[in-house]
Amino acid sequence: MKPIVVWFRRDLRTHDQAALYQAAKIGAPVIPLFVFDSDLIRRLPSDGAAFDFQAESLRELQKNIRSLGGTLIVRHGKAKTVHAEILREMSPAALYFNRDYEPSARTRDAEITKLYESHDVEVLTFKDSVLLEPEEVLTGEGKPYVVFTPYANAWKKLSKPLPFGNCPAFSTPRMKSEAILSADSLQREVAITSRDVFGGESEARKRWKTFLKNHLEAYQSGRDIPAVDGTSRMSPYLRFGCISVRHMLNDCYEVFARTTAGGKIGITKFVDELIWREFYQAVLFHFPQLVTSNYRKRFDEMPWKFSRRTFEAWKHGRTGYPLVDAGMRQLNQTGWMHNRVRMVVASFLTKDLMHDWKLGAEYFEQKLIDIETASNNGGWQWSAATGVDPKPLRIFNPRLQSERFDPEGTYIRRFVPELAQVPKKHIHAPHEMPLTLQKELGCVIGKHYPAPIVDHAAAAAEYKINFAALKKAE
DNA sequence: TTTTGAGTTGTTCGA
DNA sequence: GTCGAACAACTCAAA
Repeated sequence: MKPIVVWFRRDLRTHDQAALYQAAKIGAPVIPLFVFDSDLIRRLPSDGAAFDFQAESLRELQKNIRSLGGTLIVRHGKAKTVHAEILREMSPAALYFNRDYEPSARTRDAEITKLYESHDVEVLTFKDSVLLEPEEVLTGEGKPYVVFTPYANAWKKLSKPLPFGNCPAFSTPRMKSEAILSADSLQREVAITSRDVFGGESEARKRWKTFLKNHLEAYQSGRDIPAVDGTSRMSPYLRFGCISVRHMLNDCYEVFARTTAGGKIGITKFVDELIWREFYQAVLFHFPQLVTSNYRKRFDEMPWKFSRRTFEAWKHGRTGYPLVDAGMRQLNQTGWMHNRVRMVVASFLTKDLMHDWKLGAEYFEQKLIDIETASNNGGWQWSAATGVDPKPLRIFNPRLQSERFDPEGTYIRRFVPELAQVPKKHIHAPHEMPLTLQKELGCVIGKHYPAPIVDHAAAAAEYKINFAALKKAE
């Protein structure tokens, strides 16, 4: 029997993996293929945490495929070149892969599909990374939703998670392949120093079980406090497909059926987050130009500022606003940032510093371990008010956010050690400490910790004026 | 076609 | 310090 090529991309698991399951079920030999795409290396830089996370996930995938009887084939190069080699060497019966809705991925997939079809090889694609695809959730008029709530309502009516279950065993034909997943070939110097989330299917399941047991039902209140481990931290696993979203939703519905009213609220809130993920994927699918442009055209005329000094201060957590600085340092050190703080730093960059959201989105692309273009873009456009949410002018007050969501300053002290000794009273605005206290604590503002680089009230007022001018210009 | 109700995550003010 | 109301705001989706 001719083999079936299963092309792995962002579905690095063997459990409940649509394309792999369907191929293995047939009983033909399977070539599980992963390509380190040289065109994508730029987008997933090899000195970033996401790249390491992917490598860890691949290592486990290799192990799990072996236990099913097969061998993971890993190759380097342009996707098209690698697939042309596979076609030549193995003359496969078919190519199977799971659909990816990101604009650049769709372009690539169309090209590869054409290549196989030009060799008369069948190409089958599957729904796998979402419960409902962009074209499955549309308004009464058949148009894409651009507001979350009606989208979520429609989604909830349509959705039914149906996992495939365990993958049947299969074999992989002998072929020449580079043995590249040896530990040392992936050992590199990385900037991220204290990552605490590691790739792979078993890690994903472990973390999910812990969240399910300890945090899901309290999600409503726990998720907003950055000092507390109340969020699921499943985003990188979803990004690389170390866990199936069908599987997660099934578990949620199961717990929902037997929990208290309060628990039900937490679960609903968490399921909403999974819907947000699919909403933003759908938005980007229908409006691919959003990767580089504003959804609200009005903002094309926004007089964004740029200052290297200011932007560097934001990037490295030296703005003089403790919660902003803590967030940016968490990102730089761990490759992850709490969602509440992502909103705070994004609002700060776009409203207080008046910098274009694209600069912030780009920096997140470099640093985040869970980087997902659709969610990142959606989040930044939401923060900048340029996106699909119709409510404009949501200016976060960084000090108020700090007082509200990190009242004791626990999170701030964890990531901004120079403020570790600052008492609760001053932790949200250390520049207001009397000079004698600053000296006593060894935390002199302007010396050990920066004074605020911008006045929030003045910046907010300026932003409002600019926004009003945009409206008038129309 | 027009109208109506509602919108992830806010902030400020004054009691 | 806490709380509710006012603020400012305009687009979208469905009736």
